[in-house]
Amino acid sequence: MFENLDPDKKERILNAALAEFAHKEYADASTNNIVTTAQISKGILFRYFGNKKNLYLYLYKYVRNVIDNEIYSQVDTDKGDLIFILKELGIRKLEVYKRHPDVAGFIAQTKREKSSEVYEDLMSIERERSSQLRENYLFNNLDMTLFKPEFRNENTIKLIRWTLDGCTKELQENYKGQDIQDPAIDELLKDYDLYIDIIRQAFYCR
Amino acid sequence: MFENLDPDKKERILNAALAEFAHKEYADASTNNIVTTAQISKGILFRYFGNKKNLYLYLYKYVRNVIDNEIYSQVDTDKGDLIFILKELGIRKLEVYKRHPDVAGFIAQTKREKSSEVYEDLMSIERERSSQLRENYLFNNLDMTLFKPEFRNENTIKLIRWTLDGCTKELQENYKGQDIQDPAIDELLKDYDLYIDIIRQAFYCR
DNA sequence: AATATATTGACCACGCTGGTCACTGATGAT
DNA sequence: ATCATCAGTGACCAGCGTGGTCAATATATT
Repeated sequence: MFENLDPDKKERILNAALAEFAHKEYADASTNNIVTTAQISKGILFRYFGNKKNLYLYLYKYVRNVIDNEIYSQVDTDKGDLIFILKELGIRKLEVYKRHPDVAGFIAQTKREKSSEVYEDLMSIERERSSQLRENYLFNNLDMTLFKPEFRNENTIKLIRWTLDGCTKELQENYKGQDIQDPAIDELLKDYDLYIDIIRQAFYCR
Repeated sequence: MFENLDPDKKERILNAALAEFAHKEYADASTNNIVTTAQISKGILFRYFGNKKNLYLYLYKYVRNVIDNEIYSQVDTDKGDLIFILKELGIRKLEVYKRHPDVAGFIAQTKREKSSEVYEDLMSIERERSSQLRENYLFNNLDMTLFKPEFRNENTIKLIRWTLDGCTKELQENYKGQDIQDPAIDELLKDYDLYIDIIRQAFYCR
């Protein structure tokens, strides 16, 4: 049904729903807003998903899949190189955010969600999600000898992760809204490399 | 009227309103929710503030004042020591968030606000706010000789700011919700110092 | 006791909600 | 040309939560 829809339309619906659920809790999000921004009729949305709850949960599973398949499982952890891993992660994230700008906001919102209507289901989807292991595994087999001796500790790792999160977030803000020309994104990735190099200089052996 | 209220009650109302406006846009925020969490009657809220819009704008001015007076103007910039400045900023922020946990969320929400009902007024309050100059000024007269030679550039400054923002945010999350015992906050500030030291080691001359 | 002031919460008209369904338009088979 | 099938529309529904009011009550002051 919904799955084999014209891809343009499909993406319009997904993104409209993501935008609505990204900044509002489940109960406050409006299906009317979704259909208007997606430029479809109310009826067809409910034919596709049955009801609001199904749409919401479909969206959550969809987004989790995208994140797991296109971000986490694509990162090469063999060398245990923290900065390399974070760089790869950042690039993949930027690519996903380009297609779905509100993915991060939506996930953040689901973490705050307490509505009894969907809370349980969110939890059980989360329980079944196997690759969340990988999300943590990424940072469990790091080669600490890459760091200067004084930085071979957990706190430094946390700190570097915050730094690159901040960087990714900033870069995402920069091209949110504007039409992403491929040259523009290359520009962004150059900036990204620049910050990565500073961190490498600061914390890695020379 | 509202100003010379029993301080407990005053704070209950302010925090209830902050909590409601922090995660919902103006139009979606409910005065009913505010009065219930503040444990006051609907009537008295509207006697104090007249209407929703006045409450919202009062809150914005109040929060801006708190931020300007208790955070930005308290920081000693004389030495031009970036890391010292950021550390001071972080501590002040944590102290304000202790009294008003939703200040940061509320300010973030106002930046997204597009409701025509309040947008103009927010803008004009912002225009009159003189100390917003200081907010930037903090980082305009830095002593770059404190940094190792290879880090004397704008990008490093941005990067360090992101890092400590991330750190502050993390620490705030840690004691959000839980009752803040003074020993617990000392514990937190120790952690804070720990991260600050790492950054100093990494970027400052030895 | 009398007056003034602070506070309550039931009440209102109204707008928006999730969801439905009789209808339309398009496609393709005969 | 006729019909059957089915994707898609949007006016419509009962119900709920909205910002705001105000007569009634509790409290403080004289």
